[in-house]
Amino acid sequence: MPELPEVETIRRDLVGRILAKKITTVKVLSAKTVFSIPKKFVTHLVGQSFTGIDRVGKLLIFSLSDQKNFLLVHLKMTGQLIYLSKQGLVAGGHSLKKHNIFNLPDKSTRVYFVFSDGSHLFFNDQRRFGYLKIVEILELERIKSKYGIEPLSPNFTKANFRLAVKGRKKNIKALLLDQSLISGLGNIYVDEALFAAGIRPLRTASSLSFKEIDTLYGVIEVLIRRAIKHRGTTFNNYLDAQGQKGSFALKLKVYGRSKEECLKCGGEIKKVKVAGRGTHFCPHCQK
DNA sequence: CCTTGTGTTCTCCG
DNA sequence: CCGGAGAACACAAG
Repeated sequence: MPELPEVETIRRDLVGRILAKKITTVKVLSAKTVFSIPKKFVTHLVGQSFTGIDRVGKLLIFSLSDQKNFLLVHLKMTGQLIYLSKQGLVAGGHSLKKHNIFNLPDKSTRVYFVFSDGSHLFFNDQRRFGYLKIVEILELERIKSKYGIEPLSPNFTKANFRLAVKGRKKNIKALLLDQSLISGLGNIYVDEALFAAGIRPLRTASSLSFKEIDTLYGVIEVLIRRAIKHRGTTFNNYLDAQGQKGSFALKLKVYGRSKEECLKCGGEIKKVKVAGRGTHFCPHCQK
């Protein structure tokens, strides 16, 4: 379940490892994952290099050296991008893939890239919700325009956050999950932010006082930065670009802790369904 | 049956 | 009747 902190961790890892390397081979093992005839997808990429990696919300945007096309990668629920250097690939003394420490490619590998220095980038996705897509600048701008304010950007101001929340009738959990209003938060960080702010998930956005909105604004910023420092949350499936787990799961206060003791008051953490999602909260600490 | 991110579709309200 | 908001559904696979 990669959300903003996990996707950002992957982005930072990859920037230092794959930029400017020539793409020599692209293998598509699952046509559905690339939305097109695999051959067409491959010819867009082979011979080029990635010149930059950006992120909007949970979407990764790889710029291509043709200065025309972009590769979009969405991990959805179980997607992983794992980089292996030539050394990593041949760990164990064998010269072929399948002998690296991660045994990649494996049955969840949907696409992989080979670079001119022998390194590989694997896109693994157990549930096949994730995708890779080539787009031109116009389509990229259309997609980017659908995203709301980004918690790590200069646009994420108290005033803009108030504007996003103000006067909305839907509950605050659904609002925080809405990528067109605030981008990058998913189920885990929304539950954690609402606990930190002491606000119940079912409260309608319009019922929040300015003080509560400002508190929420503050805790989101801190939470996201802390989670990135810990290289994200591995609850089930998430791995960073080095194939490692993030450690922020150890810091979660409500997510995945239903029926356990609240770390603040000792009461019982409850789990209900809100906005169609499993929702964890403390009835005593959250009003 | 449960899990979740997002695009689409449906419904409601003014 | 239009537009926007919000809710519900579809998707996948363990």
